[in-house]
Amino acid sequence: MLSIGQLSKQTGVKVTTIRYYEQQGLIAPPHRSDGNQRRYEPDTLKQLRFIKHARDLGISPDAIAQLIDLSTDTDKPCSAADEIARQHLKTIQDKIACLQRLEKELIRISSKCTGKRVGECYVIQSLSDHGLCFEEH
Amino acid sequence: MLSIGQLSKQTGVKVTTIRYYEQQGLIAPPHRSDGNQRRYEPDTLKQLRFIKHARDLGISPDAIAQLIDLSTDTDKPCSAADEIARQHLKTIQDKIACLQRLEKELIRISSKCTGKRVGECYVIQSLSDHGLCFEEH
DNA sequence: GTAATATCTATAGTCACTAGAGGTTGGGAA
DNA sequence: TTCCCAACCTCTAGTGACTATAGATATTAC
Repeated sequence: MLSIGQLSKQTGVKVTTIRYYEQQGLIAPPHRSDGNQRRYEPDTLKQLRFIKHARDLGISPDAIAQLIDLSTDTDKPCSAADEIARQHLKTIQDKIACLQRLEKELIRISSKCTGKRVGECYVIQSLSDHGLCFEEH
Repeated sequence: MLSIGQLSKQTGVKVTTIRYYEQQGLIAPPHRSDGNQRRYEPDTLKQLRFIKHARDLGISPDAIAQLIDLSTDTDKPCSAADEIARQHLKTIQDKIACLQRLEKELIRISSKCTGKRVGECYVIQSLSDHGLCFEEH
């Protein structure tokens, strides 16, 4: 049996966040000690690591709840789980592409700054005038 | 003189967001009509485009406020503005690097899915077991 | 003049947590 | 065994950057 603090240390998920996940239904309410403190089965470690890992990958709590639902019914086809992963992959790739465009523009902007006076500062000028951009965002 | 709706249409910033920016001090409170509706000078178009452009680049409202402060005093050296742009470039580049690692892992995860039963689903397995990862995140 | 649309303020909701107040419990040292 | 303090409890409010709603008033087109 683990206290919430031990669970927190061993998973890297903050105590308050663990309670939040319980409240949101991502993990089941655990047993309590005589003094009403949470006491977790070691299994919860695994569940919480699952959740943390998925969150680190940027998967939304909603999608994680779906995956948990799926994983409790081990006889269902896993194409739905795969679909969630693929969906997320697409989002990630879009994000990367977008950020790379921004990167390009920021490099352009800050490489042209002469560092003299704001009146002639390329950073502020180019942020004021969208037309200076090479591409849309 | 522009109404808030016209300003919104011409900049792509939502009406409610324009009022929010005013409340946050990003744009100055405009004159009002006899009936108390906001009436903007055409100049505000430029300011709001500046803000939108910077927000699209992911620059925080706080940083934008700093840039606006800078740009009102056109005799200051613009190195501070450049610093904000560079700082932001670094954040973007970190984000890109991180997302690319996630991308790699998601590709690995979802390419191994056999599509049979959840019990043997690689997506759920590998999300449960961080040890299957090739790299940390 | 009337009807439709736009605008006003003020308040509450969103997401995914995080922080704090004020009180109780658990476990090791004296 | 008693004490102490860190860890825990619940409940509420705060974060950031908006978004949405309600109910009232203004503007505009016909």
